[in-house]
Amino acid sequence: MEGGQLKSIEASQSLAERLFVTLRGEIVEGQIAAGSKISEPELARRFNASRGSLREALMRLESLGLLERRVNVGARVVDLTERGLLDLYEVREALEGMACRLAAQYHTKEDLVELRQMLARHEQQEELQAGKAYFQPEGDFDFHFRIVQASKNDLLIDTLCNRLYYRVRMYRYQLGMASPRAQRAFREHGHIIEAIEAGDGELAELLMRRHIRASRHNIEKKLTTET
Amino acid sequence: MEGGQLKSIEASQSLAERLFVTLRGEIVEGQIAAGSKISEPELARRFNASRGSLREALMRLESLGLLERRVNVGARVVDLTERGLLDLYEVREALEGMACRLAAQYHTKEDLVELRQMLARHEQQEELQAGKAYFQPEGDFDFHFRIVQASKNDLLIDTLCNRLYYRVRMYRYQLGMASPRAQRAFREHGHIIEAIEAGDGELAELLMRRHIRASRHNIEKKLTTET
DNA sequence: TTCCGCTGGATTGTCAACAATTACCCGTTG
DNA sequence: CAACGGGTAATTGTTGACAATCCAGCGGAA
Repeated sequence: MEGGQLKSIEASQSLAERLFVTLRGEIVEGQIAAGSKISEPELARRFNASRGSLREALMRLESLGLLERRVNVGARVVDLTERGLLDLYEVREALEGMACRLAAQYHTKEDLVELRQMLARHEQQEELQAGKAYFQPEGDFDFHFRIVQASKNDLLIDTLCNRLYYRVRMYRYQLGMASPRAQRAFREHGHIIEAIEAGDGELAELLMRRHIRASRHNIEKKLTTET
Repeated sequence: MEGGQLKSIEASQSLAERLFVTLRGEIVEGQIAAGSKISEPELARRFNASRGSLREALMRLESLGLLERRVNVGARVVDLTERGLLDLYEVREALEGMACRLAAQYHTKEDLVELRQMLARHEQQEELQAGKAYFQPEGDFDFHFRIVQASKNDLLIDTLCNRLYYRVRMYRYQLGMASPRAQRAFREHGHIIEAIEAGDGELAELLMRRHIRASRHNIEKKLTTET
């Protein structure tokens, strides 16, 4: 139980905020195991913080869906279930599909420039790594992230980028869904950007939904063969 | 500034939870004005609670998207903007469309029974009121609520029923979008249920998305003519 | 042996006081 | 007269202590 390291988070903001960011990272990356119980006194001692500040961080984590709290019982890290992962993909299909439709309509020139630059970077990276690890790094996140930003719908952006994506990352880190769909996913990204550039919202939505559904089916297959 | 009434909320649970529910109601119904600043000491005095418990309630309200908090400045009730309302409808179109698709696939017999009973009740109500006020009461909420429940996707259910719907209700209460689409909306509800019963997820999604988009266009028109 | 109730320990919920930051008011100055 | 700066008051962030609740282990009775 080593001492907490929350110095490098940027010293500004409030203590509760820093605790929140630190704990979020540890939960996403599995340093705090999924399904494990959270002890408020223990964590408070570890970070040299009071229980009050820690509780504030815990409540934010609960609202992110990374913790479950029951009154007079305490908080537990959510556990990762096959069903939860598939549920997540269904919601993403709906929301990111809509994000694409809106992005095709409302994107700015800067959005397109950044999307194309990103795609170019990913292409280099892919050639280097021979289509092996496109999905693991944050590359895939970058793509989906940027698309959502281009939708210009603040509620959609908040829901996906500040809420669901942490859960997505948690599943990826811990269940480690390294996809064999690397090159294919890359090409699909390109087609989605083209549709957005052409202003064809209907096509952009369709392509994104297929893209996500393909990932989902891939995972489904993996899970059924493994178990 | 009358004394707080949080006695009738069910005395169980925790104090912070009761404060949360009470304040949520007052914000949704506009008794606490949209855009107004929240004073922690004042509210704490009003409910005879400590600031700590109140702050917990405020943070839950923030995670619901009903409050905005800035560090060392305080909390404000979100203000209702035309853009925010339209954003909300776009997200609902995506999510409830998916909910219908899933409901068509995973609904139970009990789901269908309840949906049909509800539709029957709404029909009576509509005949009584001569198609005037189908939308105002919670009737429309009941419908959308039950559909989402039938999707069996816990993340989707939580996102819509525990997060977005309070914002929807806030807009309805305060901007008072009494719809002239009463009978038409009612018929659309019927068609959606039929599609779900037939197990046609694609059609159910399509119909729900049209249904919500029609509401959205209706509001858009109203807003442009009024201003 | 198995089930039930009880007691001790620990954990969570709640509170009131302290420290740090911000907002407001007012006098000064260009 | 308007803009800037200092000082005070109020608000927020944080802490440690108190009260209520839950959990584990033990002992007794059927």
